[in-house]
Amino acid sequence: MLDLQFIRENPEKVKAAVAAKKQVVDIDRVVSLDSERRSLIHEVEQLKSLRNSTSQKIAAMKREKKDAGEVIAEMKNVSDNIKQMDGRLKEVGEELQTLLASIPNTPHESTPHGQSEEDNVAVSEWGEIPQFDFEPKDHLQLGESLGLFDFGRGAKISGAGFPVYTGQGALLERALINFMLDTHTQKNGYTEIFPPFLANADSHFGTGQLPKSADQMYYINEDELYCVPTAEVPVTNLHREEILEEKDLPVKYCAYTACFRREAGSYGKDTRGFLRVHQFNKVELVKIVRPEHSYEELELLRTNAENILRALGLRYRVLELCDADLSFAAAKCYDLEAWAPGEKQFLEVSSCSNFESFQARRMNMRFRPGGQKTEFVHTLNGSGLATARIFVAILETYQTKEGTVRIPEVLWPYTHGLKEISPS
RNA sequence: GGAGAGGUGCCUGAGUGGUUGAAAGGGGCGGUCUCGAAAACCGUUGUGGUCGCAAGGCCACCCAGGGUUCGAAUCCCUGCCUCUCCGCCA
Repeated sequence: MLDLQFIRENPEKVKAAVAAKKQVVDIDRVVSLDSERRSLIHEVEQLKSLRNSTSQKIAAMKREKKDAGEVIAEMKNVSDNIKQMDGRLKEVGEELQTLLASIPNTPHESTPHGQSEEDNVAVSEWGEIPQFDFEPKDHLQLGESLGLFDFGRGAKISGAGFPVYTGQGALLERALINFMLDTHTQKNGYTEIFPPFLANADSHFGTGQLPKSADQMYYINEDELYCVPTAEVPVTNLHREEILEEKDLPVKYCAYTACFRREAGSYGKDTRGFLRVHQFNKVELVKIVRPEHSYEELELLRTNAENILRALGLRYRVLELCDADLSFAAAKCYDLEAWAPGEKQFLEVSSCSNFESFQARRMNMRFRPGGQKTEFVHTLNGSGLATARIFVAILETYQTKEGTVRIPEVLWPYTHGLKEISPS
């Protein structure tokens, strides 16, 4: 959500920002609704003021046993008018809110301008390109021969895109999750959260998934709950409608959740194996910070995520998303992409974003700088990391000529000393 | 799932439909006293909208949304949440 006053004073800037994100919102309509709303408020509040003062007179007359019948009849008219105007005001307010909620966040000035994901800017690259003296297999071939997962049975149980991890595959997945959580809590100062995996509409509105991405989420009609597409939703909403203590900032949380995505409309694109599935695991980092620190916090967040890739010894690159590829709620975003030698492509394993006050406004999350007037906080989040694709990168990077997979050393404490996965 | 009780300010807790934005106590903040502290005493202490250069005015908010009424924290309806009991259950 953008600040209405900012829109009122800078309609052209907002229009440019909306266009840069390839979205369409009628900003002129927002401005005119805003002005209509304010004049209605002015009018109806004058009537309410009259009603309040007259009500007191009526009370006084009754106390003095005078007849107030005439005044009451008059006030009945005033009240009817108020009711009518309140109705109109509500309509205008709702249309304004709906439009306001559909305006994407404004890209930060440092965000590169572009037309599509083609224009994302490569920031850095880390790690050696893995070399093989044999033709590397892809993760599906490896996983199948090693018995690490079972897509066929997953499809039987749930449907396509619901993988089942089996045996050492399940162990490796769990090891990854635990390694990441431990790293972020023990070394990077994040507090672990284990949130609900189902969240309500208000929560999804708060972080910006609703209303725009409703068709991308699993929805449970009977209980009006959505399966979370990312831990960002429940974790950021921990402090929805709250005024945070200044001394508690920055708030740093990490959380594991399964993530559920319908991926409607994306059939045929990156659908092989784990590349795009309906349910995957992710450890998410969430920060709630003072506005003036959010961009340095973004760099720190990105470093925290990058260090997981480094510890795992995976080659990766960092992209700075251009405005056209930026998500609805983000002002700036880095993507981390791990190299998958079998797939011969980079896989997005993390998105680190600064939402500035966009989410905070939607969920009314504030703090009180210097004990003075409340101010919206800035929120950030980043995957640290998404395991499904990391799993792919590990299998493909650490495969051997013999068809086994070496496990990165940092995971050994989590695999009960298992250092290599071989056919069982 | 069934039966009951309840949701008031930072907290506890009053509140007969008509100067109640809300008693009282606690807490916080400021001050007096003190070498300092405690105690005591005095003062102060919500959020948002709207108009205004400002001072300030006005409006709204006692879980949320509707309704009744000239007037609602107070009456009615719906929803949400909390607690107690029963049932079911990992």
